[in-house]
Amino acid sequence: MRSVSHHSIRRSILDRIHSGEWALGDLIPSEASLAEEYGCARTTINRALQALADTGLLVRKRKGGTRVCQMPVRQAKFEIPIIREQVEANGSHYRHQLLAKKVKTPPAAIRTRLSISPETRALYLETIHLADDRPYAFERRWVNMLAIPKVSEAPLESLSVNEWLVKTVPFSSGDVTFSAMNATKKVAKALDTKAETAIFVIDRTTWFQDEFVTTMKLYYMRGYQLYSRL
Amino acid sequence: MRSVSHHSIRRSILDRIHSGEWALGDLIPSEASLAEEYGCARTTINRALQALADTGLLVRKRKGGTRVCQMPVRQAKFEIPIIREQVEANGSHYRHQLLAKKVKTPPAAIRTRLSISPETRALYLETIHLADDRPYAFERRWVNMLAIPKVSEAPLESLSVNEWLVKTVPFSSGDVTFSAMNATKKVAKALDTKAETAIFVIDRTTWFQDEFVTTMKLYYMRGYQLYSRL
DNA sequence: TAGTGGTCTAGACCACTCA
DNA sequence: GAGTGGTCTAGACCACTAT
Repeated sequence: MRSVSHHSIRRSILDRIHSGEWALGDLIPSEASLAEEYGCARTTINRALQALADTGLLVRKRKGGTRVCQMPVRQAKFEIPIIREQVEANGSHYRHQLLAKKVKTPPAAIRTRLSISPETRALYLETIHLADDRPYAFERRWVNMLAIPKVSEAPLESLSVNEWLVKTVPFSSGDVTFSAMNATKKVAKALDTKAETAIFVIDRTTWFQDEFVTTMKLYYMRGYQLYSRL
Repeated sequence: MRSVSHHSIRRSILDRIHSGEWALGDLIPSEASLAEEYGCARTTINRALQALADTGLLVRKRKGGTRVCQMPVRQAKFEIPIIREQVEANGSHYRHQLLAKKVKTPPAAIRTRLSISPETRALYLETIHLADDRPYAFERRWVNMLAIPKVSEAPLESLSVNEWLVKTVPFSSGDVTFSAMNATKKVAKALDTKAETAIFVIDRTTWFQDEFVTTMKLYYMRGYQLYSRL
């Protein structure tokens, strides 16, 4: 390891902010000055500062220089779990069961969300994910058959829809929403719990090349937690 | 803009994965080959590939080369909200009220979590955050007075504890947990809702230079959602 | 207009790890 | 041992923007 790596510089800059040498909102020296101070190339300083800017700690502007962020917004990176791996990571046996599979016209709310026309039909799926044969998560999903025509022939009994989709349309964009809800009777029954139990819900919509692929809601068993380090 | 920037290469590589040229788990060409193919320096290729590896799309190993990730784990970056900003972003008026402020010995669960000794006392705070004078979130917090001695003199009536802490110990590490729970009577009362209502909970513990600073639970009003793009 | 960050290059050496 | 990614350098030009 060289004595001046972009890692060590990153740490050093962090320390200098921690120590109060540069306070919130302060302008810190230019890349050129820092390069001279640390005795390294500007490129190396640039890399360290960019990394810190990525985490939201620094704000950088051409000509304006680099400032310590006034109100550092804390960011957390979560891994959207793949249920099978999550279950197996806990040493449990994973299994899932397809509860429903129908082609029908989605309700208006779903249609709006997916920007599909009123007469378009979509595939509706309900799946229960089991850990050691006990309910782990209940999944309700709509799949756009126009975008993914092959889905109706997929072996959904052996492979979960999610895994099939990951393998088939692996790279896509989308959004996620986390929320809490009281279990409806249907969800409670699927998860083998009482109605009104607080359920952690992940709502996820996926797009591929500007075309809607799928939207789903995952209702997790009671007590589920999503964890991340800051 | 140069014709070959690391951005354009990043996009190009993405496209080639999308198109199926490189499938899940495939080895992609080495940096040197790609540099030749794109007619740019290896550094530029490196930058593009590192960015893709950061998002979890590629897996890179020295000598092993670069592969398309077998099971791309979706990552979502969330901004841990600052309540005041969140409320004001919705065009509402923010206000908060300190409901309790006591120095006492934390329960065992909290002590364990914070690795403090059984006889150590800590500051306990309860705050209600209001949007247009209606409950938005209820906060219960423990603050380590040894780490942050000045907290007992802080003007907590005018500034929320959170804001005071951000200004005072701005940069720290920590962890976050999201979960759902049925409102206890106390929480329900604070949020002016019925007991058993499903509540979205953010549990957050903060450290500064290996010393525990604070741990808190935020109970959000009914219907709260946390959103992120993938 | 001048100063700052953004980026590319060409070359180099190193660290890791697969065979 | 050899091939791959990880990183640093020195220099260059450019894009943006505060003044």
